[in-house]
Amino acid sequence: MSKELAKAYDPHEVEDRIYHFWLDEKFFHAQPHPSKKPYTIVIPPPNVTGKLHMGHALDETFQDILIRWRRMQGYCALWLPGTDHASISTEAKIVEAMKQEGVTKDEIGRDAFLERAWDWTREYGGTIISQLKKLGCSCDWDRERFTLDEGCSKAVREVFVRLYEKGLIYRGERIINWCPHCRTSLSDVEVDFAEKDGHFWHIRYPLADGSGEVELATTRPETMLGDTAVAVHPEDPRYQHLIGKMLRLPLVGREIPVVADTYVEQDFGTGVVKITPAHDPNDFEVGLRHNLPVINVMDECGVINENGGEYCGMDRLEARKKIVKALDEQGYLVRTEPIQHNVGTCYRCNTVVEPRVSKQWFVKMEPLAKPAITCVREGKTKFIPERFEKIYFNWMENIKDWCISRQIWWGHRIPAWYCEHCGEIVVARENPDCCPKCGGKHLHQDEDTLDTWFSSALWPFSTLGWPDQTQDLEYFYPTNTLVTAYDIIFFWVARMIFSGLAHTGQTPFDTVFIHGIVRDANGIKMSKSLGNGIDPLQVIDQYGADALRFTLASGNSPGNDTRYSPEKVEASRNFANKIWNAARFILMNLEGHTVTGNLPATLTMEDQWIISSFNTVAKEITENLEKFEMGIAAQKIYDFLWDEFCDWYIEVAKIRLYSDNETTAQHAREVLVWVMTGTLQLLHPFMPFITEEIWQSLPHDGEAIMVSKWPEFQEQLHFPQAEAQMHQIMDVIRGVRNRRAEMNVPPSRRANLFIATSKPDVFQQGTAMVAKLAYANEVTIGEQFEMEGAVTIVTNDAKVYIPMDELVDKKAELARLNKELETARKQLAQNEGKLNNPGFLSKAPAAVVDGVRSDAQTLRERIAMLESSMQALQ
RNA sequence: GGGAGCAUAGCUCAGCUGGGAGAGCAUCUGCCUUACAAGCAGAGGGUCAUAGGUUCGAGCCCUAUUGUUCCCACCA
Repeated sequence: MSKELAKAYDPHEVEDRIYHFWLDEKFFHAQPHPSKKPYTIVIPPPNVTGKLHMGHALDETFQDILIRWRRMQGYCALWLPGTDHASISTEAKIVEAMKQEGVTKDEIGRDAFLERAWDWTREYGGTIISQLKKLGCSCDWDRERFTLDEGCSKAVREVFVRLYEKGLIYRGERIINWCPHCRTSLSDVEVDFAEKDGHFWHIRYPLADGSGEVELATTRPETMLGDTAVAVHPEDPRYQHLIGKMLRLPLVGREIPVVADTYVEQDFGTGVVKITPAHDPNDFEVGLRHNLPVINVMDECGVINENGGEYCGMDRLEARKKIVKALDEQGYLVRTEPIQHNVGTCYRCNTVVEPRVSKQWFVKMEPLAKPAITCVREGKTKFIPERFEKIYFNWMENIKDWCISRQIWWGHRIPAWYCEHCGEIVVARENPDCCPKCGGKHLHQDEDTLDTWFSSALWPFSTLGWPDQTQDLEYFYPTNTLVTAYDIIFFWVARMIFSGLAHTGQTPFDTVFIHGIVRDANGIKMSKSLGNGIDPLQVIDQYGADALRFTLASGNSPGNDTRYSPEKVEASRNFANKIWNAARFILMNLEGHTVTGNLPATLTMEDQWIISSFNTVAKEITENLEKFEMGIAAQKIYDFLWDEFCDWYIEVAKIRLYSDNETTAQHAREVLVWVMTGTLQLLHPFMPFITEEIWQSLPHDGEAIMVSKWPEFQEQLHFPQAEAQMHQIMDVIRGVRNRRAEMNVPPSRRANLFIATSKPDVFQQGTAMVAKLAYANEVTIGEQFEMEGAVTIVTNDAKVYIPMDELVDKKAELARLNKELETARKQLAQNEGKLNNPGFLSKAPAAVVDGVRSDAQTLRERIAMLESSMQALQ
């Protein structure tokens, strides 16, 4: 980089080169190190065939910030990357692709299908990994894992067998959520509920003996084919006479009983409920209590089966129409009422799910949930923000058994075999070749695979070698921070916690950092179906990865959603450009000089001020990062770099750089390099590419900024006096600029300044600064001046005169001074009010009281100066 | 039905354990001042949703209300 380089920063050329440099130097690789403390993050594994979206970009940015920061702090920082096989959605994509070719799963069979799936994974997998690299993620790629790889599969099987042996995994006929499109069962968390328009069909069911009828209502009339009872509340006076009687099911003709169950709400509808144990979770429970038969009327595609009589072979919705029509024609339909109701849909394909009884594998949750609750209660795992713990507890405390079997092929096949001879179920770590009970040779493995989340639940330790006691596991586990959005607390975070506790005896991470989701400029959640998603790769291409990262990290607070807008990225891009130009300026001024980057022995007031200010910022940013306040940290470094360093210090440093005094010029160069270097370090976790690129061009020790030492607060670099003095001078400069702007004086028109102050020594040091930045010819410092017809500016510490007779409009000047005077008086009155308040004096902390007192004094002096100025004018 | 978040400048949002309201963008004015016009210097703009309360002191804590977003449960 040299001064010939473009005025504007161009990330294209820089980012790939820098990333390869880091890779080549193996800076991302973490090796257990006896003298270093580990800091570990495991990545929430994105879908292997997925593409990077803004949600990922946000999540990975936070993780990379934390990892890079801890690495610079000297931790052995491991960010463990990998991908998830995403059973349902990947399988759906492959099935869809096969459909284009006119082939179905069943036609090609399981083995051929899995071969295709692996080909698919090899072809489309890896895209997301290369996209993470584009974003600058400093993952240890040597440790990249996949939930279906050998190690993860071993862990999955070990966990399944262990839980089975403990009796925590069982197989049974239960009512589960079924997606007719994906043709698989779903767990409770995989069902999304959505308000949909529907109908409430009121139907008459006649008594079998012809002595009357009951009216009930349903939203799913087709399920009546599987009705095996009708229920009323046991205390409902309207229906006492019906309890125990038999009804004749319309269209079907089956006789079904009227049962009494407290599940029925008397006030809802007619107070009569049809009971379909095979297709409704509540009805299933009622059925169990009353020993009702379970008649399944739907197959895995949502088509009415042979139990549906004449409706057999019809799709559920088609059957619904026909049934309503038939009921109407036969006089059973009372009326049809339009309603809005919550309907469960598949979280992958949005198809309306059908509750359905089938044989599935379940994890018994209660014994696993207990320690997971305790763990968070005791603070062994903390959620940030804390309020998410409530959500977690609420779910864990009301947890139901977890349906883990899926009727799809892409995933970990359930390690259970059935003996065809004696019916024994064998659950084993190694594939058995004969039945341990009867010795029979004919075993067939369960056709189902496991819920994707079963393997991701093990991710924090399966990726480190578990169940083997590896050195990695020993060193890096438990991990430190888990970073994710609030929408997968149930799917993933909760399950990792109980799995970690159950299988490793330790919580998998000490902190769960929860962030929000990315919305579009209108506040709508970005989604594929809405098409309002913005491709992070396009943004990177247009503005650079640093700009995108900074955009996502700033203006964002823990747990809250964030809106994406191009304007924000532009602002970040401009910030990158600002840094680039500051660096360009410094480098230009280093040419022909040897600069060490160490602080000179003697520091001027402005040097002390910027160093001290940097020192404080470094401390604050470290504290912010410790509290996961990435947004605040980003804002602080932005303000420091732009407002303090560029707008003030660089401008002021020019005085020495362009002077004839080589010694002071050299001092300025050293301080510029020192502060710039430190600032780049603070910024590095947020904007890794540009900071590395500039750092490499500046005088530096070490190989790379990404492995340099994080700046720490140093007491000997704290100069409060210089900071205060500098602010006094800045006040004067701002005051003069302000007045000149109001009077439309162009910068080219220089004027003489007279500064009356009780602190002449301070302003003496600042004359050159005032002259340069307040466009003055000559600056004269004194205790007092007799000036007539001059513009006056009053600050807290000085009164400045600008003799510009011809520009002075006495009336306007008086009005302005009077306005300032009123403001000052108002403020003083407020302060004095406090100082006259005994409650304030006795209860407020001393520091606050002192502050108010000294403010009052400053205001009194300011008022005096303003009054004398007005008098002089009059 | 249960629970949570949010409500601050025209817009998007910060504001940590209570101690004189901030940023970016937008608007207006003036500047190509040899790092940067993706820039510089300045300006305007806020009853911090409403009503009470606690406190010497409330954007911040408490209560209620309104609006809004979301989560959980689920209405047959």
